[in-house]
Amino acid sequence: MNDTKIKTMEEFASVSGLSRPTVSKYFYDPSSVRQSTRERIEEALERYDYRPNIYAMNQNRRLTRAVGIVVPFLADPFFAEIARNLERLCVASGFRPLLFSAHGEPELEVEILQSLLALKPAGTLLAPLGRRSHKDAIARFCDEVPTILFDSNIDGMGEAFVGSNNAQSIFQIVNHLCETGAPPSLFELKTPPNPNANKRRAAYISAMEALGHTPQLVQVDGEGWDFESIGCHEGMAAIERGAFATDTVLCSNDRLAIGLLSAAYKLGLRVGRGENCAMRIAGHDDHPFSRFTAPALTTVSQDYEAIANRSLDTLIGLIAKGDKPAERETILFDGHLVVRDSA
Amino acid sequence: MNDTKIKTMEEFASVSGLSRPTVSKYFYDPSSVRQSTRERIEEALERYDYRPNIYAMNQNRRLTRAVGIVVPFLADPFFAEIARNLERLCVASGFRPLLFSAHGEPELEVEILQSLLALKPAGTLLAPLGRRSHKDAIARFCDEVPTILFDSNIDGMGEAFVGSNNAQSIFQIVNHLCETGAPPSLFELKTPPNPNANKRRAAYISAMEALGHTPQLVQVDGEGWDFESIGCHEGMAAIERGAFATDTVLCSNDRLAIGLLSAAYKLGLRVGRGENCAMRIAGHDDHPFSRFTAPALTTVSQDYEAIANRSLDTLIGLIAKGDKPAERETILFDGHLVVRDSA
DNA sequence: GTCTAAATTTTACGCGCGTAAAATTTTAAT
DNA sequence: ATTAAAATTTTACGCGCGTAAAATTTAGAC
Repeated sequence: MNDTKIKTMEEFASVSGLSRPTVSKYFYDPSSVRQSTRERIEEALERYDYRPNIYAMNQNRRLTRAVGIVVPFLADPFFAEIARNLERLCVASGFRPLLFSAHGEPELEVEILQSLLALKPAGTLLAPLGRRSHKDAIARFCDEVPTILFDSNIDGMGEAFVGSNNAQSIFQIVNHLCETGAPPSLFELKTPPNPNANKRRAAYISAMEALGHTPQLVQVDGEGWDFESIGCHEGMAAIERGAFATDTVLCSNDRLAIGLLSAAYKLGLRVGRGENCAMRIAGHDDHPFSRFTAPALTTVSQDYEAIANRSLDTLIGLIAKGDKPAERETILFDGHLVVRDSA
Repeated sequence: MNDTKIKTMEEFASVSGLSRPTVSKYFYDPSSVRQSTRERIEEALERYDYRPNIYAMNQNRRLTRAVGIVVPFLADPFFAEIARNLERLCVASGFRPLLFSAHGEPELEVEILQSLLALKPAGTLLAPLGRRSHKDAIARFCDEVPTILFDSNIDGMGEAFVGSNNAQSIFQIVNHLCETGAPPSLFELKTPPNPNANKRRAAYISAMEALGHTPQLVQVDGEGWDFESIGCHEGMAAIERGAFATDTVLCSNDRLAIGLLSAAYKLGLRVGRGENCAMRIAGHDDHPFSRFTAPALTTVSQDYEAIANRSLDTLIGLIAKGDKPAERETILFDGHLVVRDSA
């Protein structure tokens, strides 16, 4: 490899013996230039390892190949994992993913969308914060950029929503718990940040009623995304004051369940299905760490891969068509029961 | 707020009754324009909520205020947490953080550095993958952009390294374990991706020798970043074949420990310091989830905050001075023992 | 070999903004 | 009021690249 540094497309075109626009065409679509030209460019590429400046590219392109990915809280392994999947799929489809996390802060979410606008992404996959999101800012963004919402729905925003079928998944786990022991209480936050929690509560109530049981909600205080901590502290308090009607608790998500598991351990309560167990604890999501808790957490998996795949596919379809679809689609994937040792 | 959309600085300058360069000056430093001018701009800002295109800004600025943050694996809550801290600090210091994860893939790491180059960041905070990093690509990047390495050191690269004092922290935990029970074996990967593991092994060996014990290494196979899974499977096998010389195991990091904890539970071995416990397990890092394992994990904390603070401070100092420092600094922070229930 | 149509490349200008140097305005002192 | 110095604004050009329209080359038919 030659050591003279090529910094601009102009320079690169010059050492390739071509004009810059020809080289530009090549980078947008290598098959759009003559075969002999292509070979010359690729030969030069070997020698100089030049790469175009993507931000300058996006500046003036009709259709960029950048895709924004915005998640509410990246320190949550669930979102880290789904983001990783989305990034991988984007690259595989020839797009360039740009990942952002709102870190649980609505203002940062707005900030991110603003700066994303400057990048002129071909489209965006957005998992909004939820209840605390600045709806108008999101609406304005969706106006400018083809956007698919995932994980957390906000009515009417974006071209489509892809998420989990909470009604189905909650019924699965409630049914499992009822069949194998006492009917569960639902352990959740009083004011959950994420709208899925509300869907899950509703689903829990109707599942319990359908199965002939009385729903028991145990709602605790807590703000933010520190679910394990809330689950542990508030869960311990709830256990101690006898807030759970039976020995079985369904947590609104796995992170709360991990916290509750920790509380139960500290209280000397053995968790599991066995004879000598004092409690059964189940979660929802099949969080990456749930299989490594002690005992391993019984939960309902969200179909990460399907959600990631479908979100991106829908977005790519949208980008290809070029115009907004007639109506907003809502795509929900069923979860499936993951029976481990905790319930 | 007026509803006519202002998209460019030209338009915004026009509605403010000023020239674009004046507005440009304002956005770089609001105090650099006359007070009356500033008021006019800020008034117009209220009415139109225009925001400059950051990527176009970075295109031609001498000194941008963008700071790259590159971590090896964002789905690891340790890095997610440190990245979150760094982002927060950047914003507080008036910089704009740009976060990237290599997702454990050396090629992606190179890719990220390449595209970061296009952004012309004022500086970069880089936690490299380690052993599998493409050293030459990183060296080339550090040539162009003021870079601070953190977490994982690669000799001679970047202007400075900020990390943990593994020798000190490992001695702390080894000493604690020896004082309170049997001397520990070290549970680790045969070929760890991260150079810290090597430092920790060396530190373990000399700590054990200093305390008059014979080091016992239990090295297992496993590639990638799926530490809990490796810890669980390989840990179970190791326990079953009696690989651990005593009842006490020090894991090279908390994620391995979480896996080993899970293996012990599955084998029906009670973990902890009590009389009726079969094993003691300790980790290293004070991973965000370690306080919620059952039992809660005894570990040595890395000083996240100090590392984040110092990394950014050093970088900002570097940026302010404008030139490369005479010599590469290595800054190590002591860890401190976090005694919980597992050991 | 000539000519036309198709494919490809080049010319010329634009994207949204930064910045040096020139032009203007303001300030302060007389 | 006058004037020089200081502060501010404007002019003019550049950053790295995209893209329509014009110019050129190539392919195919005769």
